[in-house]
Amino acid sequence: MKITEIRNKLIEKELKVTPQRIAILEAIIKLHNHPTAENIIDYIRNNHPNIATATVYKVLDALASNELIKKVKTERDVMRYDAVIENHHHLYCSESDRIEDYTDNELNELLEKYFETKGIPDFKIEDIKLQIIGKFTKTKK
Amino acid sequence: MKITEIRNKLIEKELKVTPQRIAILEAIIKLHNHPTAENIIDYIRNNHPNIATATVYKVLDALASNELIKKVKTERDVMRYDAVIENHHHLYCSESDRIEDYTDNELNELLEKYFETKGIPDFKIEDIKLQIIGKFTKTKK
DNA sequence: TTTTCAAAAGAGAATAATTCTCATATAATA
DNA sequence: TATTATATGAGAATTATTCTCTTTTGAAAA
Ligand SMILES: [Mn+2]
Ligand SMILES: [Mn+2]
Ligand SMILES: [Zn+2]
Ligand SMILES: [Zn+2]
Repeated sequence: MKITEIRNKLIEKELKVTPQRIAILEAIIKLHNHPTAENIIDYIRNNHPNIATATVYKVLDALASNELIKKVKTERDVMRYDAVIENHHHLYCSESDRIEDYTDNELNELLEKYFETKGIPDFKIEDIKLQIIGKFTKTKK
Repeated sequence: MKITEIRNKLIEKELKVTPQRIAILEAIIKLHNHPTAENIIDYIRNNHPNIATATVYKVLDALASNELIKKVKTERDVMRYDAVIENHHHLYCSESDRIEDYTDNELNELLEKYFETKGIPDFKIEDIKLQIIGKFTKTKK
């Protein structure tokens, strides 16, 4: 992902292009696997030592509400962030903080079909996310 | 749910039976719909005005790690608690904090069958939870 | 029933993640 | 290049939760 691409993403969303926003979006993409705000700050401060914590949070919020990133909730008291914005699910390690993406269109269709037929009384579904909890049998590549 | 039943649940798990534990477990059951620690404290303090905040959190932890309640994660920075311990999913309102249970064994079987055949590379599934996000079309009864 | 004591509760301080406030800087536009 | 709305930086504030330490208590043992 080149910086020009990141820049364009921001422009498309009518967000002002700032070095901070570029750095943060770049960091989330590069770090992949759902960094915390702290991970992002640590990573960014190498090249960008003066960025303020509050700025990072504000940028993360702006990016998330403009659908350039997603927030990923965890069992613990830390938000994590995701550069993958297409519909996907998550694999959560039951013994560490590791979170990996799980994209599966066959599954999405299966669920869609299931709920189309079955429906949920008094509820209009907008989105379905799976939290798949378990153990990874290989360490991260 | 009578107090004797609650008492027995605690005894089964070899937890000391204390008025605080009884009150908290009773509160979660009565309040249903996933109260926060604060909701629980407010409710309990009517009959039990001196209970300490830290006690509530410690009891909630003890109950959760003994599988008498479940923790329910949310988008926001507050944990919520669930007296329903059987396997179930959650309906999350996209415009409020309302969370309702969704129990569906047909769905569980469908998913189990799906992943049994398909599998996820390098991952051993232990549990699957759905976060079903949308809008309730009726206000709470 | 009283004694004993590990475990639990209470009080309040501490922590951690996040949000807020407000002065200053800057990107986009004219 | 000047203008201005918006973003950033700095640090304080907030919020949910956890910790530390002292006192109390439930329940097993005597
Ligand atoms: Mn649940
Ligand atoms: Mn917090
Ligand atoms: Zn993801
Ligand atoms: Zn539930």
